Amino acid sequence: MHELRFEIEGSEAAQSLAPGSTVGELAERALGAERARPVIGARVGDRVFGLQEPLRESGTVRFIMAGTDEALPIMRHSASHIMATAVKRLFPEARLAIGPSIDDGFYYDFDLPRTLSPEDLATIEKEMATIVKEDRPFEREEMASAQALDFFRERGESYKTDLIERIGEPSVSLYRNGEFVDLCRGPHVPSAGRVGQFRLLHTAGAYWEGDSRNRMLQRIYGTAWRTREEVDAYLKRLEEARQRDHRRLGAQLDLFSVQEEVGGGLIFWHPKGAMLRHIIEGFWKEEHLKRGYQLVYTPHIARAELWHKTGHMDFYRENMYLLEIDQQDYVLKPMNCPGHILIYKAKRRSYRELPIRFAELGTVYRYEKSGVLHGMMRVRGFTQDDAHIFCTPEQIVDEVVECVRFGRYLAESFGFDNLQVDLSVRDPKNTTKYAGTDEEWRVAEAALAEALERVGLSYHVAEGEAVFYGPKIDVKLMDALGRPWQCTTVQFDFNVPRRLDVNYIGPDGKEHPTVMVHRALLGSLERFVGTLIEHHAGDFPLWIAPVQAVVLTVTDDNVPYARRVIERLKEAGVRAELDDRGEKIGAKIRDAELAKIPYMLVVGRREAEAEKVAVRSRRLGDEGAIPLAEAVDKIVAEAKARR
RNA sequence: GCCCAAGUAGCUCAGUCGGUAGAGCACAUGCAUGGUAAGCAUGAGGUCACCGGUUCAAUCCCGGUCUUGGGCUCCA
Repeated sequence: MHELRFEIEGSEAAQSLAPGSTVGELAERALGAERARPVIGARVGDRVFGLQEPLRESGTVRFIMAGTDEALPIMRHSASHIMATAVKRLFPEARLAIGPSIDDGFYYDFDLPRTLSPEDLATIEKEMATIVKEDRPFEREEMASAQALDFFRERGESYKTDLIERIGEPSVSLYRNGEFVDLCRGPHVPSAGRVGQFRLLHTAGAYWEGDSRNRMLQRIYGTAWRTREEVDAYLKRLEEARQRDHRRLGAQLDLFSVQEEVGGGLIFWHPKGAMLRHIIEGFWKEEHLKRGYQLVYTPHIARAELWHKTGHMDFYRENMYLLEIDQQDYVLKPMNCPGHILIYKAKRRSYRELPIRFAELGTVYRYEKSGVLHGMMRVRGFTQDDAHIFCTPEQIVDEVVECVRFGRYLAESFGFDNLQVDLSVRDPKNTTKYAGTDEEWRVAEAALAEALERVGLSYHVAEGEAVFYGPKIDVKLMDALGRPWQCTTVQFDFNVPRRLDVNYIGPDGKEHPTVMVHRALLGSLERFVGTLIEHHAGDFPLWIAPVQAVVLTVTDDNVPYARRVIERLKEAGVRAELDDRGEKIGAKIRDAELAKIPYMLVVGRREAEAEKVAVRSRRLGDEGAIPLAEAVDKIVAEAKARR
């Protein structure tokens, strides 16, 4: 048998080893026993191996050293095994499901005879510390699947036997640490003492295989890092994220509320939140008109017949609010597309008119299960910044390119420059569950990919993530806790235009099917504003701040002058408020800081006499007194620059 | 919808091992006119989520319901 050959990154000498040698052996050979000690695993090609794993193919090797970022997922995965070991010691009847590493930590799902309390977490954590101290090695073992099935069946681990059957390989790997054995692909740290520092966070319910028809398991979440300091820093980050949670800031800054007696998922926009929305909507409309969109409005309810035609009554019924009026069924609209199509179809359309771009800030209602509602991010009534572009097949790519550019421009205007872009395409293995022909899908998917290339955005192809009626581009923004929320979506729809018979008259005088691109750039105003609140931690850029400046009087004597200052600001289009309460200046400043108002203009006797204001900005603090006219110009200029 | 946890003043929270409750902030009134992150005093404000049960007595114990939060699934 041939020896395997390994190029080692950062080293001249290549190594030859017999097939089946482990990464650990390779490390010792390449680096010597001493320098190999901090090695935790290795990356060979695009796969990560643990030290215990045998190598079967030649390749270029990069060793993963303890203390590097690459070592973290391995440590976290081992931490989940150690947690499972502890749970098994405390609850021998526990059955194991799965326990992977995730961003920032790990979890493990258990089927337990009783529910876990927060005190149990402390006990489990203590037991984990003991296991770490025992510092026993993680040993890897390969077993024929048939034998592994017997092994786990004997132990009553029914989830593991399910997994082995689902994997369907002739053999599987097991990892052993002390008395604990688990079906596992690895990799793991060499021994339990090397998992680093961890902390169990909370428990949650989770269905086996994520399917609500299956049994509910108990999931324990934990976080794991290299050092105690990193764990503390992570916990602090969680706390900071909690502080900028849009629900908390929404109440603090008096932006919006959800009222129990009205129901969950329905947003009340308070004056300041409404101002924020008003500014966003104004900007949005202007930008759309600049780009050749036409604004439309469509009714909130429509006879159910329409929704039968579109297929929604069949495919979307459980998400729709149905009404009965005069013994006729009506639907509260869950989408704007049919309305826009009806406007399109109100007359014959010529190819000369295309593309037609209808845009609407359309409020829709969708029934969502109560458990998924979340502040403004996931609601039952929301306003989409919706548009439908009707065009010919030749125009698709240009239109999509413009949509993507436009979406990026809007996101950047509001201060988002880190976008996560997905191209969601059909599942190539199961093309039957999609509407439309193969040719349509090929053209549409290629058009979306080409558009992304042309715009120069890097993206991730998500196979099988397309909706049944067409492929789509999704752009996600992250919330305070790093959860992604879809905002921009650009999608093709093969279904509704065909069902509603949408067409145009071509140069040949014949009818041709019109292609429809559906897009929302901000997504929904609710979700977008929620994300915006968290992104800026409520500290909005001047141009969208609901209150841009507050005038603070030092004493009651300054009120008449302060009123004149306010007038001047308002004339210049600055959103300004007057704080003439009988409080000391320090208290007024504190309140304005807490309200996150960008500019505080302090007026006392000195300013009134010289027609000045003392500017204090949230960013820079006390900037000293300048002439009133100059201050107004400064604020206006900054707002105009959208900084 | 499902699993777990939590619901006490407008907000943030304490408390009662069963004898109908308290702080800070906010609010109101009065005093104070204070120059860059909290001036002082007084006052008002509660069906302790809701419905049952146990008990001489329930905010507290038990059961159910509703709501909220963390997850699972789904989506803008």
